[in-house]
Amino acid sequence: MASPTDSADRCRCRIIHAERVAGARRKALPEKETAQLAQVFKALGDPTRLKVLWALANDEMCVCDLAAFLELTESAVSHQLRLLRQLRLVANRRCGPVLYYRLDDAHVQRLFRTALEHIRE
Amino acid sequence: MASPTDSADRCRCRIIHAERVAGARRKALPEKETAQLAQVFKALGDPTRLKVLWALANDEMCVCDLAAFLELTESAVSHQLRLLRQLRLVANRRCGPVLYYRLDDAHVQRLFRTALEHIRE
DNA sequence: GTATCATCTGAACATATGCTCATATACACA
DNA sequence: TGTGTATATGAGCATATGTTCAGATGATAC
Repeated sequence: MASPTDSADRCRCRIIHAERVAGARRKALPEKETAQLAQVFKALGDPTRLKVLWALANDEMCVCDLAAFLELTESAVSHQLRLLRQLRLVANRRCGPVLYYRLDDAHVQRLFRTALEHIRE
Repeated sequence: MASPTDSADRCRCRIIHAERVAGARRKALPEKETAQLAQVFKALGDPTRLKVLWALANDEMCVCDLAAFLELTESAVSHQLRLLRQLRLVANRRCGPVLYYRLDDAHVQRLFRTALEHIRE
């Protein structure tokens, strides 16, 4: 099998439509933003994290609340919250020994609305 | 270790904040919609598929164009396009032996805009 | 200081995912 | 019909991911 980058062995379509490919390259997102975007969507692409964010869109919750709600260990929830924190999807406030988590901004809710429109129509 | 659902062995927070958990359960998305939502976001959460969708947001492209653009085999691209098709994120039109893919609706672009706002701010 | 609570972290494991290879299908034209 | 092109599909494999377990960290009350 030829290498994917070896244009000589590709289908004729490649040559005919080379301009289309060049256009896509010109307008492509920078690699870094592509990776960041993928990270955000991937974070939303897991049912557990999705439920966490959906719950936090309604009310702030602490780790053990979320664990009870999700019927998961607090450890599992904590791992997921770290990921969501790193992507600035959630933030927390400390109240004594308890950390209350909330959505960090309104973007998550907007993403939910748009994606729900898509699957419902 | 206690079962995650065994409330008696959970932290006191669980008892104090039981109302919060009950509220989250009441307002939770149906399981089916949660799964569909996660599938859509997961589809967007891979750099390859993200690049495909970003490219198609600009112009329709055939499989071999996308393979050349991504420097991947046509087989790999075809596998990903099938997933995107099943989620109605892309659609295609046939022109002789060539299938031209495009975005199926405007939701993907709106999701991109919102997520870009998030990572850029 | 010690004890306790809530949360966090790292390692390990089972499962899921994306790619490649080989093969099959669908279409166009002779 | 037969040949060539473009795309699709299924199996296999290496890597990534989500959860659990065990233990560590940080804050609070005594």
